Amino acid sequence: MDAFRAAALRCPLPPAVELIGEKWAFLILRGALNGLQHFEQFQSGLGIARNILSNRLGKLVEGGILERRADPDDRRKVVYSLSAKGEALLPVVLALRQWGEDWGHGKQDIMLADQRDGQPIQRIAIHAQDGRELTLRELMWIERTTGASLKRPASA
Amino acid sequence: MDAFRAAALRCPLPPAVELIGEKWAFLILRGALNGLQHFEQFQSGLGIARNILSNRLGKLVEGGILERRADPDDRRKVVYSLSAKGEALLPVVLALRQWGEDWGHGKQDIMLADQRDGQPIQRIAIHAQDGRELTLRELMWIERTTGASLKRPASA
DNA sequence: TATTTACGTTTCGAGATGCAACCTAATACG
DNA sequence: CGTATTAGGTTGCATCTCGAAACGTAAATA
Repeated sequence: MDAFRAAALRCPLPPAVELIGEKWAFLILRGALNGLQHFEQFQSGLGIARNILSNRLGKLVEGGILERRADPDDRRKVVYSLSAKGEALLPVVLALRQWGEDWGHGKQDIMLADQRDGQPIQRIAIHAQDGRELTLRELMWIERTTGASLKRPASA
Repeated sequence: MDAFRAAALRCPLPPAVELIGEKWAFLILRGALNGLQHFEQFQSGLGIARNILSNRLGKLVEGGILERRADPDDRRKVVYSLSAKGEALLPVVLALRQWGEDWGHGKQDIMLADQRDGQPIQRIAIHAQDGRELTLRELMWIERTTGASLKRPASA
């Protein structure tokens, strides 16, 4: 009756956390999402130590989140840009940012909007198929193949 | 023309990352979302060192993410439970889990579903007001108060 | 009373981190 | 051309954090 919990804990989070679940990786990622591209930009923008930045950028490249190429216009420069895998982390970063705003870590005077009409984006949330917003207590685990119900989370 | 970037980088992420942007904090959080409550459960479930676990639980409590009370049934035991602030991190954890599944860190054989009808939840994504799913390149920054457009992210 | 259980704390060695200085190649300046 | 500057690192060193195992303490159990 507790095998579900073992399965829930054996989820794909640990490898993901290994890559980006870390102070600097997260902030580097945010920088990249905001258009930072060069070593010096990250260094001065984030105030990270140079050796650590070098190390982290290397790991993010190795992990397929950033891509590293020489700048064709200035061959001293290196361009770090997000891969598709890196861009796919946008919801994670935005969800955390939203949480930070919600819980008093500082509301910002700028927000993200749809380029098409300039309207702010929707809040990030858990949605049911019918569009209802779901909380933790309205969720349950099911088996992917059979759809068999297992147990609901956070229930002792 | 680059003040927007300074603003984007001065967002509420750093304090949030300070609290949960760290290997163990994230995994402890996942454990709590899956119903873990006691010290020994976290310790054996996550394989974390006892001193570090003690330290992290303390910080999460201090940060208002977990609440710590004595177990009324057994006063040796301590119950760590999620506060509202902690539960609000569910979208972050799920978004990261989803990313891990998408990018080859291991598809899981269980998934979250709506308790009401047993249907799997929707993917977590960035949505425009009209419901369209948005990518990084379809986004722009606007000023919260005026709605004035600033610049789009990740555009050099 | 003696033992076990739950939740830590302490100690200690190994690895990560921050800071400052140094290095190398490519541009820019005179 | 020769010198200075810039970009992207690397190296050394002190500090901090981590994991593993032993120890401490209060509450439950026998």
